[in-house]
Amino acid sequence: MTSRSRKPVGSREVRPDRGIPEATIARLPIYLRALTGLADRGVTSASSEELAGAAGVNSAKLRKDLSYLGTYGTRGVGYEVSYLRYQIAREIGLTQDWNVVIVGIGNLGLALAKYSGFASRGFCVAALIDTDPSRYGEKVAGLEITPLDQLDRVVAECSISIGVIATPANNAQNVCDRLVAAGVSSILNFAPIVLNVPEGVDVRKVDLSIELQILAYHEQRKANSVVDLEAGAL
Amino acid sequence: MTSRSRKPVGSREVRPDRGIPEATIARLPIYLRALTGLADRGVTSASSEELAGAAGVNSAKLRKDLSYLGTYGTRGVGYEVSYLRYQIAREIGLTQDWNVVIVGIGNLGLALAKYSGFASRGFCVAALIDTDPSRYGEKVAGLEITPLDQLDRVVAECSISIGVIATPANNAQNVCDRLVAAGVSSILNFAPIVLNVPEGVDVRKVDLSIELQILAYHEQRKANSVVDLEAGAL
DNA sequence: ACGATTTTGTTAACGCGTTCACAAACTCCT
DNA sequence: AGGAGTTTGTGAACGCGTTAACAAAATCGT
Repeated sequence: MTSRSRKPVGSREVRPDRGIPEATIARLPIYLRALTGLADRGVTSASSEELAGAAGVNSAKLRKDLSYLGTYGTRGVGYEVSYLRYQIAREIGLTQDWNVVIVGIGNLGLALAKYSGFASRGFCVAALIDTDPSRYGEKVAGLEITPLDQLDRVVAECSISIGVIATPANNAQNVCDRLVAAGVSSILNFAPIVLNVPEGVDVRKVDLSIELQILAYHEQRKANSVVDLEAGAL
Repeated sequence: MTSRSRKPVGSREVRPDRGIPEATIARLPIYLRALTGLADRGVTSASSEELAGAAGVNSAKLRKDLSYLGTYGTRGVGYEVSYLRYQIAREIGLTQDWNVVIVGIGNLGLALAKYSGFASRGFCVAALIDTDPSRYGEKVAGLEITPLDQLDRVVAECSISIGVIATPANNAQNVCDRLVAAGVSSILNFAPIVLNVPEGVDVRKVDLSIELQILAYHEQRKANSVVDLEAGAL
């Protein structure tokens, strides 16, 4: 809680920056997407109820989330779509573009490299790294596949702060260490392994098998409860 | 807690099934992975501390999580790796295999279809669906790409209960409705959109852009705090 | 046999996130 | 101008999940 004041655009004091709950942060991108969708359909204003509907949350939660950022709505009216969208984008840090390096150009890395959804949201895939010498120089989505040795150089040259690990599990920790050593401080990990990183480095993981397993658990429970019902009906 | 003594294999009463917290469910697959890793390294027994380390959580949480399943440890000793692994697998529902259909064979769908990590965890990609007629019949990972029209038939024939949506956002809700109509009751959604589903259908979402945006937020904050420190040093 | 040591299972405290409910603030209509 | 109607922002209650702490239960050594 630095008591410093900040003046981003039109003199807002006490900077509501600090202390936004993690759960709220995780929802801001969803609100952003919902707002973009509304803007694309020509909607210029929306109530918390409408926005919440589009984002798949309840309106109280949405209002509370937004209240952490500041008071961007108007009572009795709602939120101006484009204004709120800008404020959320600014809060997340999307007023600048972020350069990303993808390490591991297998099936998944390839798909990520080709995915167009990143660019439209302010993320630019700036480099592709692999360890297989037979693939050095190969061009994917306009970028050359580069050896892992050159990670330091590439990260520095392209000002990369976000790394994506799409290698098999057995390489992931090594690649992670290299990324951290090169100065990357945010990592998105697709390898099914728990990464050890030093203080100050953020890791988010995406594990497809885990998601399927969670679904399987619920699926099994649904199946069991049907069995129970039938048994009970006897 | 229940003063019952232990009967590891036959005759389980009062079924400890109900009421496992969602947060715990989401960690069971991680424990499972950690146990598999230990087993592969020849470890036969592990304490909650060791297991927790391998899973990246603290030991109190691990013990509490496991206590929801039953009492599978031995005080003063720890957990038997293979026994606990089986119990967790059973709880999640991995004693059977699950058939999965992937809808949308673009970059991502292709990568998922080829990904070998599913099979090893009890998930079998049984069908590939796309809407592009020019791709019907194309073989990917030993499976033919099938038209969306045939979803009902395929789901029924292959006993598919889990669907993966890897289409662009604009098709996703339509595909989702079709999946539900065909009898699929668990969906893993990669499309950047909030899906509407009826009661009883579970949806989990994976949104790569959202993950990157969350990282960007923290990255921005780290950068800002550096700036603040420097400013404060003046 | 029994005390020392280890480690689980569980209870209680704590903290975070969600939801409710309502006053404050805005618009619109007469 | 002022009352009726909306909708936000938020304080307070609630519930869930995490963590700490410890008694119960096992092993080991003597």
